[in-house]
Amino acid sequence: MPRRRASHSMESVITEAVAILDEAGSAALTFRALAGRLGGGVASIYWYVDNKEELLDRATDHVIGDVLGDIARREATEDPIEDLRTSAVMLFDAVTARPWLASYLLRNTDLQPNALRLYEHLGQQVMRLDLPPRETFHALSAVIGYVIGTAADLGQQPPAEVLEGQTTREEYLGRYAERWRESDPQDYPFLHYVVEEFDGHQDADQFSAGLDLVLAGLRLQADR
Amino acid sequence: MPRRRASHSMESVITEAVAILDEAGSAALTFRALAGRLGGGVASIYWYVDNKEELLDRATDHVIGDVLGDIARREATEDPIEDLRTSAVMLFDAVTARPWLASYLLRNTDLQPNALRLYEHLGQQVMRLDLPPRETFHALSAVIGYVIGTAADLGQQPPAEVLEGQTTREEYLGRYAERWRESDPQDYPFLHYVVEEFDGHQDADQFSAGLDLVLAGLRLQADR
DNA sequence: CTATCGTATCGAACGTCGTTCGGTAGTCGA
DNA sequence: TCGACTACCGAACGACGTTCGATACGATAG
Repeated sequence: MPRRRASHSMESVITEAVAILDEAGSAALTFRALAGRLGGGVASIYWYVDNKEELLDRATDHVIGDVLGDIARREATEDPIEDLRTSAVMLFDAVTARPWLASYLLRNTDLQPNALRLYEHLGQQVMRLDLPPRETFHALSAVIGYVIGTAADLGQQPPAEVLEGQTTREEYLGRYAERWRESDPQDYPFLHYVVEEFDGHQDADQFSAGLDLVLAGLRLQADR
Repeated sequence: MPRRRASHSMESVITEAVAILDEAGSAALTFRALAGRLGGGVASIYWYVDNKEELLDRATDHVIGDVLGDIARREATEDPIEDLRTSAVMLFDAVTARPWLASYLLRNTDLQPNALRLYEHLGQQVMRLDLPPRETFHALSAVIGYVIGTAADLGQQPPAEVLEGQTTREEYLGRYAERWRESDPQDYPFLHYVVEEFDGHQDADQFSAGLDLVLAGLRLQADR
């Protein structure tokens, strides 16, 4: 009795693609790996997606849909900036949990409707500040630029050793800090001034402090 | 008479790699293309770099060296934040002029000493605000996160049509704006509120306005 | 001038990737 | 029972990063 042909669906294709990205990072997502996971042939995937770019766009938008759901579910407070802050932190957390997200999220394409909805949602919170269109547009651009940019930066994959559990993040950071300490204090006064902060810092704290800076600037503008 | 063997150097390898990246984008930088340009064989390049990652790191650091030179050459004013602003704008301009820079700059590695020097240079300007180490560290992280993140976002390669000169950036932006206008104003009030600002906007203005927000927040903190 | 040796170069091959093509199994209405 | 349409897939293609062993070159020593 011959083996039955496999049967896929857009849903399963995207779900499994996301699973691979989450488990093994963006380099591991190949059509062959995905086909293997789906128990089918490589070419079958091309019935659902035109190319890898579209696969990544759909995978990205799929998880952004979830993030948007979480964000939108939260009730609004009376302070728009506080709401914006909450949303920004949630977005940041989602991106650092999935380092592969950042790079593809930067590509605003037609194939990412949920990204557009998220943009709209954040924009509505900025609108409540009653700034003119120009300032409103710029304010949201600044916040999103900061969030995505910082997440992309901080969310980079640490070297393989950390991933494989041979080294902790703290040791990795500590070795970097050590190199800072060994540099010439004459040439690198700043590195020495902040090295103790750098060593053992938490990415989330760093992000949060910077976000406060952006939002403080925004509040200043809104109150003017 | 047999053709002579080609003769390379680290300098020429990196210079030509940067030339390819500038002329045709990061997808065009292959070992074969680079070898062809150098008039030699593919394997020769491996005598200078261990792998493609190192090639990209060296290329990135090479141009960051130039950027750092330009930035450091400017004289300091009496206002640290104004100096920081000037440096940030110069860095932003450099990255948007070379969209491929952003992605590789995010990867803080040992092989990018100039990136570390740039970090130090910007840090020294923040130090002049006399904030404690923790706040100083966070402030620089925020500024850099914003600059690189926004540059990476805005500096994305537009679709092929624009690159090939078949469409102008304005038309491309306009078509996007058109889609915003066609969306339901009930569901997308924000898009409609800012669409006129979006249509025909200049990336540099958008960046500059957002940077002002961040720096206003920083100034607020410094004056406290 | 010749022999030697480390340096630098290169042709050819390997395995993997995204993508394409032609064909075929499965399903369903007529 | 029969086509026709949908969904699937094996096999191949060209391009990529990378490796290996061979070899040309330039400097040095005899």
